[in-house]
Amino acid sequence: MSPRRAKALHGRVGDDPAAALRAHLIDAAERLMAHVPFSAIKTRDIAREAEVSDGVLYNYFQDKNDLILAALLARYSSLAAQVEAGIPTPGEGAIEDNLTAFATSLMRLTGEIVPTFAGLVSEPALLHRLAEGIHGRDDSPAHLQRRLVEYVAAEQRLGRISGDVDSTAAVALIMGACVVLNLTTHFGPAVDPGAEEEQLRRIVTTLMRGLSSPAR
Amino acid sequence: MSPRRAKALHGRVGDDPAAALRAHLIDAAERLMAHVPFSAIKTRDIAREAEVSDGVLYNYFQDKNDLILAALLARYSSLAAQVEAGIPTPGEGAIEDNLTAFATSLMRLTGEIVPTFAGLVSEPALLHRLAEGIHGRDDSPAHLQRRLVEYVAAEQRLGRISGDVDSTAAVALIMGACVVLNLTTHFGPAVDPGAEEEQLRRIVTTLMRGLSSPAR
Amino acid sequence: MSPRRAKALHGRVGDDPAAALRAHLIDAAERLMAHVPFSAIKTRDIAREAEVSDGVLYNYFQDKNDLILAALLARYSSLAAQVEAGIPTPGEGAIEDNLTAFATSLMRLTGEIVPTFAGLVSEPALLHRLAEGIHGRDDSPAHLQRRLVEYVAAEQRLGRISGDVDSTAAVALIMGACVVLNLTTHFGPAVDPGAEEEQLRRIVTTLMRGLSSPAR
Amino acid sequence: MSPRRAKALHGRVGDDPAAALRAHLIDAAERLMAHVPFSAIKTRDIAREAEVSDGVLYNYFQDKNDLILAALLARYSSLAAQVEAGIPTPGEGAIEDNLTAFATSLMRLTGEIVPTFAGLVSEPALLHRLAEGIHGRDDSPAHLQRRLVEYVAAEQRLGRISGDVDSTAAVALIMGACVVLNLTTHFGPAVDPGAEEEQLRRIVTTLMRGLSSPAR
DNA sequence: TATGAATGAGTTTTCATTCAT
DNA sequence: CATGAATGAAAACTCATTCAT
Repeated sequence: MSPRRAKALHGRVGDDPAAALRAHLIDAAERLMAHVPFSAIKTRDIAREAEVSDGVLYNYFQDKNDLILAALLARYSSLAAQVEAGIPTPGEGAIEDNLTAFATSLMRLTGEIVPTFAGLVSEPALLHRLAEGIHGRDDSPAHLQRRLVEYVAAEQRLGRISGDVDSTAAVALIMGACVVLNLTTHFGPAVDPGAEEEQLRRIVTTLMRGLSSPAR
Repeated sequence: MSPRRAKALHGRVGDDPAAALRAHLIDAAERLMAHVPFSAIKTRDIAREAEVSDGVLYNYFQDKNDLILAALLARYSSLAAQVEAGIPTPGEGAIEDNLTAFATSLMRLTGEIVPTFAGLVSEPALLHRLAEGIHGRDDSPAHLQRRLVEYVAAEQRLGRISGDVDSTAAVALIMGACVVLNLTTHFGPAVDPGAEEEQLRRIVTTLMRGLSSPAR
Repeated sequence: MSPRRAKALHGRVGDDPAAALRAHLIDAAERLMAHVPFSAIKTRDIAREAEVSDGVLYNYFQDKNDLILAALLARYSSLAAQVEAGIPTPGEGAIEDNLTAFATSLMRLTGEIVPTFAGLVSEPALLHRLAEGIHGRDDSPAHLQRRLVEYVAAEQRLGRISGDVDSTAAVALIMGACVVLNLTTHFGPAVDPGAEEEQLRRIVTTLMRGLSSPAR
Repeated sequence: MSPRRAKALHGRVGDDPAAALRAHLIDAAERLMAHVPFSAIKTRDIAREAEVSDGVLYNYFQDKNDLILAALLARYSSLAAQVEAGIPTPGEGAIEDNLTAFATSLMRLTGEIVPTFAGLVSEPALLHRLAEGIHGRDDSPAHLQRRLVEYVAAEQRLGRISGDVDSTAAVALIMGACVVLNLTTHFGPAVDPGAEEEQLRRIVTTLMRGLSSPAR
């Protein structure tokens, strides 16, 4: 007489049914996060979304925050993978096109990242645990940044980007522009996506040329 | 003849005691915002901080959100003034020094802006009212951005920045770098302030030179 | 240096300024009662209506209930006077007309009495004090009833109403019909006033004739 | 498999435990209404009376008013059934006895109806919803009144009540007398029940005979 | 171990009453 | 005494967490 399995798993069986339900709950929470900031998600919402009873949560997680944290990590992983996928391959395509494409992808992601993680500022404990959870992984923000820095450095070695450039600084400039553009869009009136990409292209072009007067 | 005055004002006298307590409450809320994101602030916390009873709030504001909004606006004003003060004067000093100084000031402010306003993503109604309250003022974000764009354009007219440069894009790059550096700092381990300024200087230098290989 | 007089009295002077303000407050409360059930009247409403400050109330009354009670009594007096005015004069006019006119007047008053006094059921203490306050006065309900009984008895002595009739019972029948008709009106859909009077006339006629089959 | 059941149900089992607790809460509210007018009943009182925690209410009702409304309807049903049971059968017994018995029963009920429903005058929204809830049911006040009118009409057809009589008016007279007698009793000093019935008999007798002087 | 109803601490808001001026 | 702002005790409602079944 084995213990009952949650109906919601719909027969999905694995080596570890417990782990399966755990993952199922994380999935449900993650799905909700795409549309609602986590502070507005109720435990009951998660249970409903998972087609599971209110109480199960506490068989697999310490408390609500524990589940939220796991879902936040999962969401982070998914988004980080998409960011990583956007990193260009050195030597291929035009630099400006590469950076614009990357920036466009990053910008789209920012639109999902901000609503999902903004609420963390009101939960320092959760923020800390999330940071700890991400730290040292091969998709940590630091790691992603490093990957992009490597791309720039590689292009420098190929002579396609000036050797004088501080690659770390260059990366900060690119990423920052995306964030600011996104915030502007979020805060101000709606903008059509085409215009966004155009703006990004102009930003990248500006970055490529530099501000210095040639006459200097 | 006059009704009693709140003890918490400690005898501070003004022409309008009502306005004084109103301001006192906004101050208290603002003070709490520096440490706790507004969504975590309870009406009772504000009353305690203001050394005033639970009910006073409702003598001066429609409801909690009204007070929060007022405090948010006050906080915004104070921060916007500091941003504006950091905008350089065209023609004076070295461009790189000017931009680095501005970026440093902006970065410090971002550290206060983010925790204060991040919670707004989960309160669209409040965000909307705040945006309305700020819109059209002479310290709106759009206005500040325009002021900085004008600075860049003025330097272009003086020949100190290349005339080819898209000034709007340049501004986005500068502001974005601050935000990203700030987030990195916030999310990752603590960094000493000196290192921060150094990083900003390198970012500005990078922006000045541009990424393009001169040999291209 | 005599104590200040409330502005709201507008120079109305009497032998006893204190009594004047007391009466002024009662007036204000009474005015509000005409439109709002007393349980929904706030002390501040009364003060506003009286153009007087919130606190004065407590210089003339024990508490809110004390003032409400006084206003309730005043309102009762006013309504009782109107009821009394409707009592017919024996020997004049047709009996049916007299009773119909009285019933019509009483019914109109019921429309004011019910909203004003209904709330008393949730305040047994207040109800008790009101009853005590009215008891023994020459406009108590019992007294009014007696006055009407006397009218019926007088008509009996004049031979215009059957001597067999129990005058007390007759009065209960007349008054009751008004109340029921009023409740029906209150609870059900709106009825035009003309129809009301017509119904009252039919009720009175029925009462005059009696239900008994003449063949009895 | 099943969740726990409220202790307060004391093991009472039914097909639908949810419906059982819902009814249990309505019962508790109804019980309180017998002693306290609903506007003075707090959600906590109901929870205490039901031996249940503060929050359960919201598992079965939208809000407090929803529960109050359900209890009011339940109370109404119970009272209406008693009124209906008191309606005499045409042709049986003496008319006067029938009407006196009915009036006695109605009077006892009025003593419960008034305290329960009087508070509705200060809650028009609740009154409206209650009226809607009762409207069209086969125990609505209008229906009950019609039933009594039919009784009178039936007796008229049997020749036991004068054919000239307006049956609707007659019913208003009977019901009204009960209400007035009840109010008198409520407002004035306590009266012994025997005296009440005696008064009712005299009222009915008066109504039967009519007021008109036979000599007219 | 899943269920989902019960629990009850915590939050905003109202308003009679007090009291410094 | 009048003033009218300050006070703080309720009261309705939410929702993470528990626990009998």
